[in-house]
Amino acid sequence: MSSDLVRRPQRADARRNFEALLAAAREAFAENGTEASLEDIARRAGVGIGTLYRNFPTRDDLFRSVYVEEIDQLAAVAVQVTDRPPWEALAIWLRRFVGYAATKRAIYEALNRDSEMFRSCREIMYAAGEPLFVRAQEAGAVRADATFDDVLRMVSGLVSAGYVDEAQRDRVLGYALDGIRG
Amino acid sequence: MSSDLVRRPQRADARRNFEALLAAAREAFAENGTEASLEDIARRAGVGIGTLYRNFPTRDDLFRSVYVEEIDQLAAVAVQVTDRPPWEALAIWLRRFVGYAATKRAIYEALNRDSEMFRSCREIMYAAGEPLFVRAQEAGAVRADATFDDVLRMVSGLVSAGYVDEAQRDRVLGYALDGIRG
DNA sequence: AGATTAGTGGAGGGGTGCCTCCGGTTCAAG
DNA sequence: CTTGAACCGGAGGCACCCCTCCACTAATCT
Repeated sequence: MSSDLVRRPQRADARRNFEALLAAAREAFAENGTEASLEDIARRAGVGIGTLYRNFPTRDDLFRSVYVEEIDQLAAVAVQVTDRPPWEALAIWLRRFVGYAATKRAIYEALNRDSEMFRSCREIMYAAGEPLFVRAQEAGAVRADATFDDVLRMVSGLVSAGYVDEAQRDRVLGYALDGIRG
Repeated sequence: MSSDLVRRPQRADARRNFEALLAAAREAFAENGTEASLEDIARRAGVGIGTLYRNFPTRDDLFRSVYVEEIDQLAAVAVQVTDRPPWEALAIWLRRFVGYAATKRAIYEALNRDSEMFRSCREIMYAAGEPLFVRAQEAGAVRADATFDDVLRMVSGLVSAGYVDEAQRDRVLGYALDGIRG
């Protein structure tokens, strides 16, 4: 499991700071996307900027630590739904995909930017979702001319748009999903 | 026509600079969204930052001058398609809407932010597109549970996502439009 | 050509962010 | 309790951006 990659420091105080930074970063990234100010993150965590840099030498290190977990959970969901009917399984996963996008902006950027970390996140997502998609498509539940990449980009675009309220977002997502049914 | 609101300076050199700034801004906004650096725009235009500020006291003034025209054209298209069948008219307009989003990021932001200018752009778009939508819906070509706002947000989200190529964007837009058919 | 002003541009003050470096602090092992 | 290693925090150098202000330049008028 990729979360193993998130190494925690040894000393008690160091560990505390590490966790605080992680929490602060989660917040900041959700609010401002990948571009959130590192100094702001350090401030939120009540920690010096130096401490941030020691734990996470690059912005990517920090981002990765924050999101690897959520992406992993997305992969876990994919496994859990395999016993559902093909279309339902895919729909559940896609809606979950949207749900995790409290990290919205970040995941949206992840699909489109190019970097070591983004690539690996993308790979995990694809590995998790594509089988569901293929199964649904083979069962005739998804139109034959669509690709998984199409669908993921479509959904990620929808997610990162702004809506009046949650209900509207759900409604719109519903239209789009109807559009890819076979 | 709102373009009348864009007053031009009188002196020949001033006029030249004004146009250069407009062109530079169009470029910069398309590349970096509404947040493009004003100093960069002045540089691109080969003009001092002071000149930029005299012509466009606020970022909004500049943005408005750049985009009002495109939005107006969108309104014009809405008029031109009124003699087509309801669904076709709407689809053409929506695809045109996407096309103008060379200004993508900007229009996307326009739907979601709040400011004097954004509001007025939004109003013009709604005034142009909503009648088409209502007509299509009354003709039964669009599902009854969708609103024009839903559709516009859906499309704008799709537009601002990243795609491998134009073909993919068109394909995805096609799925989404299928999803709102009645 | 000379006067008149509209128009110019960039220096400068204030702000924020990135990242490095290192003197000082604190944990925890003995 | 002592002490060395681990860890801390923020000052400081650099870069970029915003916006104002005003001495200067040159287009236009006569």
